[in-house]
Amino acid sequence: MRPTAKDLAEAAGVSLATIDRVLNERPNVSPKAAKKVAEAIERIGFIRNPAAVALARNKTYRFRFVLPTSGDQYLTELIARVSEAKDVLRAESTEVEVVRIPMIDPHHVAKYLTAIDHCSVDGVAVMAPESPQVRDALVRLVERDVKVVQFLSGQERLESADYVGVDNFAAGATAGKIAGRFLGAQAGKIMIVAETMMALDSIQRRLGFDSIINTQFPHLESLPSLETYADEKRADLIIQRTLQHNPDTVGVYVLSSEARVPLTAVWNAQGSRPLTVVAHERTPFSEQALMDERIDAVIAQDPGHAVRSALRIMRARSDHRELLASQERIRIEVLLKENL
Amino acid sequence: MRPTAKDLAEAAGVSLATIDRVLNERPNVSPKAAKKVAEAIERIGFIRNPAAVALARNKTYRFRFVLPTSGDQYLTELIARVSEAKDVLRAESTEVEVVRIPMIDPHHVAKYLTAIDHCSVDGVAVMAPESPQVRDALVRLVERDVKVVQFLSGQERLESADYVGVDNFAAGATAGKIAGRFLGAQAGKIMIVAETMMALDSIQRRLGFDSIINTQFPHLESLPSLETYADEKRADLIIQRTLQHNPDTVGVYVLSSEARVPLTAVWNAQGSRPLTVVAHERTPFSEQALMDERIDAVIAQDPGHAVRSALRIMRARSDHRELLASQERIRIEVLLKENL
DNA sequence: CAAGTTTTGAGGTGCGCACCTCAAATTTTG
DNA sequence: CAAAATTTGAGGTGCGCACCTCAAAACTTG
Repeated sequence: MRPTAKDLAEAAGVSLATIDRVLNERPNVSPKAAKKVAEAIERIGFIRNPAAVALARNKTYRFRFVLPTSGDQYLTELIARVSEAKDVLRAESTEVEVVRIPMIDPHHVAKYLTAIDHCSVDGVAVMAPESPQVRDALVRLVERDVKVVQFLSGQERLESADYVGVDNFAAGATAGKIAGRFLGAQAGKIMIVAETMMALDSIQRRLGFDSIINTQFPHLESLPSLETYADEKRADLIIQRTLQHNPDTVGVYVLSSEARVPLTAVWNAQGSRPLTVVAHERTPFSEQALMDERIDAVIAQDPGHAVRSALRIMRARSDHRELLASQERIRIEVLLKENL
Repeated sequence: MRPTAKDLAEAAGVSLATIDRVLNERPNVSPKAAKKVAEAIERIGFIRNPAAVALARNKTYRFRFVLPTSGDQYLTELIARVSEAKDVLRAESTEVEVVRIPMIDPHHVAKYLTAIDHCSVDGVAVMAPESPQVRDALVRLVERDVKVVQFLSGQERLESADYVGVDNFAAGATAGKIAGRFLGAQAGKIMIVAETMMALDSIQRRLGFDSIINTQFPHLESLPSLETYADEKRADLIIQRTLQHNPDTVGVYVLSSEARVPLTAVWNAQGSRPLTVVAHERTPFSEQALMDERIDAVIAQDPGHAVRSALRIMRARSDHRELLASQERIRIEVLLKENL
């Protein structure tokens, strides 16, 4: 039979009340008693019954995803995955909500985050671009004992918060390797398109991409990054112009999570030239384009996994539990038509 | 406040005892009462508290992984992942054990499986090659109400059991696509090596691989499958002979989970010819070889994910719970040096 | 309609722990 | 050494449900 707290009290030679004080880190425990309990825990192999803990605490966990208002298919997918998790977690007294706020103005984001307190929310997963104000706001959130997860976003990583997402330099390097190897002996230029190069993740992907192209594929050349600002007309214009000026373009790399606008522009402008195309993130658009062989490879991070991981992390932090690190690492996936 | 069973009883106009009978599918419930309860559940949004259920049931779950005695690094990795999960699950009254049995003799495997009963084990995850005896034994296990998971193995899929693992045809196709695209314009032959072609997964991978090579890369030719039987000397011999007879070999595809023996043989025999190499599964060996650029790509399925998925499935089946299908699909991963 | 069968309700117990109170024992301090 | 502060123990309650018993009520059958 598995030892209970009562057994532990007996083994440690203290009362149940003291066991309770030790296990729940309550005040007024002498070092001597704490040591006796710790030893007894080791000796009899005591493990708290999580079900009993959850039942007795009878606590409701409240977690919040803070996502941008802007965004296309990838964001939609993310929100769908959150809804899915919400249904599952309802059984476990865990409320999950999504709040979308405009990320253009860092002050506004910071203000929103600052208004959150420990009473209304246990944990927040934030997807916001890098800015000192937002970073400060996150640090202050942590100080107010709200569990913070930096979620799939191009911010400086905080020490005091968890990060969920891939290493974007490595993701860019992976894209570079795929593009380079798929192009084989073909020489020429690679067009690089992003929504904006303000985001840290775009910068890191670009750096990773270039690091591979420059060292391993010297016959290829990455063009300067084009920025669409998620504007279709602007995308059409600058992409068409770039393709005209660079008739020796052999490939396209879309840095952003949303590839629909830039790639539609590319296909409008490309004429009949076959280009090797690498993009990021699995969306209905990129999936279809892979099937149609208009995209050669997609570098992706599983949004479902990311959402569940963020929730597991916030939950574990709330309970002061350890978590299985290997389960929380988000993989850089390479998607082809064949392994969708 | 979240509704409890008591609230449900009130809402349905029945007693707690009847609620209990309905929720736990006990006998002696009139259709009328069952309907009243079902409606009330919908109406007030009742959800059983899993923590309370677990506590009240106070059940210990016993799951078993049945793995081959033979095997190299991938099997070691799998077992390590099981141990990891074991530690985590101990808190949740779940015992996990690994049993390794020789898979050469299907009768022996079947006999072992037949000896398992519902009293000693709640669920079994079996990694065994295809054979009618084993299949029968699995079916009978299911009939005895043991939850069965077909685990990463080349068996015919049972309807009555769950399967954890990738679609091996698609995995082979992915390998084919990567090999074909990485070879680019190069023409020549691809050597294909397996431990044995008796296993269904090897056959399916081969079919998937060929389907891509034959249709999309007509300048490449897959050689007949070599079988090493996990024997180093035999591997050295047949691989050397094949490379001599086929001086126009440009690539190697290792079908099996364990690539160490065949690839060591290839590198012993290859001279200075640079070959494009695609293998399966991430192991210390394949990881190092990717880093050293002696393997170009590895097609993998995450063993940690597979183990956790099998455990989640067995647990959910034991509790008659639904599970989140999207979380249980094992991805066909493409590993390069850059996204390790 | 009586005897049998099925269905229902009332009530209790226990799962393992968190959280609370209050008094007693022990240690610290002036 | 007395007063104050700290530490400890005993005991209780409740979390939401499973599982059990027994009697009462509601149906079914001949």
